[in-house]
Amino acid sequence: MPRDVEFRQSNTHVAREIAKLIVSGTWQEGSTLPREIELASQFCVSRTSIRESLSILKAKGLIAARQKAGTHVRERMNWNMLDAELLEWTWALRPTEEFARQLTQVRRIVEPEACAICAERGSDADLARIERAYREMDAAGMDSRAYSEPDLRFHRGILTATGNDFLVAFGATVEAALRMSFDLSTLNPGAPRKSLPYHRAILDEIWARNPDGARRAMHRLMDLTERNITSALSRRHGEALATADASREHDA
Amino acid sequence: MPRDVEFRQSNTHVAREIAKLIVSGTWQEGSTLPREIELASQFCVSRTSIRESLSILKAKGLIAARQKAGTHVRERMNWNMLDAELLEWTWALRPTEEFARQLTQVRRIVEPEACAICAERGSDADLARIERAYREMDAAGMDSRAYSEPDLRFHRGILTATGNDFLVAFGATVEAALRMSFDLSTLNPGAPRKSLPYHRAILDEIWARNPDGARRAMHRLMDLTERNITSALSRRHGEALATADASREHDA
DNA sequence: TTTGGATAATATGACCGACATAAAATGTGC
DNA sequence: GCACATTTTATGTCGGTCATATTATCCAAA
Repeated sequence: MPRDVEFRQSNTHVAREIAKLIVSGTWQEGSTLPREIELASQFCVSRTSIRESLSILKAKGLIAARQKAGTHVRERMNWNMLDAELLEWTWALRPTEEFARQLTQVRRIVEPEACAICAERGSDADLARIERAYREMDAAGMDSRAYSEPDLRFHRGILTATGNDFLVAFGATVEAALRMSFDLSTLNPGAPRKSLPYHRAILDEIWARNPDGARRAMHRLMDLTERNITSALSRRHGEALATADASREHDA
Repeated sequence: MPRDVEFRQSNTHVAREIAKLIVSGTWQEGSTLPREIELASQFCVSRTSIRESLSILKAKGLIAARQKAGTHVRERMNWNMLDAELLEWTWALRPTEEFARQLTQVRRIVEPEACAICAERGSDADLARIERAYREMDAAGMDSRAYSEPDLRFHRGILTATGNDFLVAFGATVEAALRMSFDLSTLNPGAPRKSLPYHRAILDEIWARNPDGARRAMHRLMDLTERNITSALSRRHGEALATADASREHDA
């Protein structure tokens, strides 16, 4: 049940709050949401704002509305899990091992192939951009915050270099994965930095225009990432993160 | 410039119309949209409806708004091209060869791997569901409309069987690809049906719980799909489709 | 009792006008 | 020419009204 704290915020936040109730399972698949007028009073905003919030969630496939019948939660199958915000909301609310496993699995499928395409067809300008990101990662030292930002640009650079808009869109998923890694790095400081030589290897293979080598190099990085994540998750059983997140939520 | 025909329709249609102006490049990346009040008069709807439409496009990453500064088109890099509706809009408005090429490329990356995972970890119930879809494809005969619907369920079934929510979400992309194939099948009737034995081969490998074989079988289907699409596109240079779409648009 | 059709109730969909807010544009004093 | 106050303006939020579709109800005829 949503706490009716003061929500004098933009409807984006309202959408986020409602999304969290759905993602967390408080409002299950197939169930009907409270009426718009009730949501408005619960979240202390006008019905107009609620409607804009709901239209955001509709756009992401979370809910559907029919006149008179009401608004209901769609089945997970229709949720656009590859959406940037939905990814963020899901991990922020439920940093589960299952989520981490699936995210790593899909990265392992996409990124090595993207890397091979990048090596084959990426322009020199694309590669120079990736190289630049690598150098900033190197310069970041042990500060995992400063490290993760160029890290994302490194991976996005590869996706962009493929020239495939769908692979570019996959950058949102990679971003979620790196945010996840960053959150977990508090449990294992310095772990991110260990990925640097793996990135160097990828870069070398790309510069060498060697698709197979690039694919393998990216695959090795994915292996490392998976090991880091599973070890971090097993260290603290995930519950610690959930409470940390809850307290972070509290001060909003 | 948007024709101010009567748009007394749901704001979903307004969102679609605006999205098409963006996707088509009429409103380019970085450019500022007309003010909400002007959009309202152009599309003959209230500002409220325009705002709901814009919030849909915001949710899909197409636009962003800042108070006073206005609403602007975000760079393509931020568009969520893996979104079901955006995929539909893009192909409906610009059925380009480039779109087809990229879509096929990303399918080739994801689906064979998903197929391997399905063979390894899919439940018998999952496989039975895929088998059922196959039989309906078989029963559809030469009717490509009746064929394409279970075809989609076949591919979605494989993605679902992986148990990976992100791969399930990729079903939207597969759906767009199959709709594309269906549209192109008017240029080459009977072509879809040729894929049936390839689907049979995939099914056999999955039942045999043979991941490598399943991966290869799906890869062969992707090869066939790519050949079909490129031949259909080279037959009529794509312009024919654009006009067909324009006329289909006209009677709305 | 059941069934079929008219009727009422109701939740989403659309619209309007007004005000709040933030940031860009402008003006003013130095 | 520059820093600061003021105005302007486009989005953000609000409350209310009416429209529309669909469910739910009720009544009458078979």
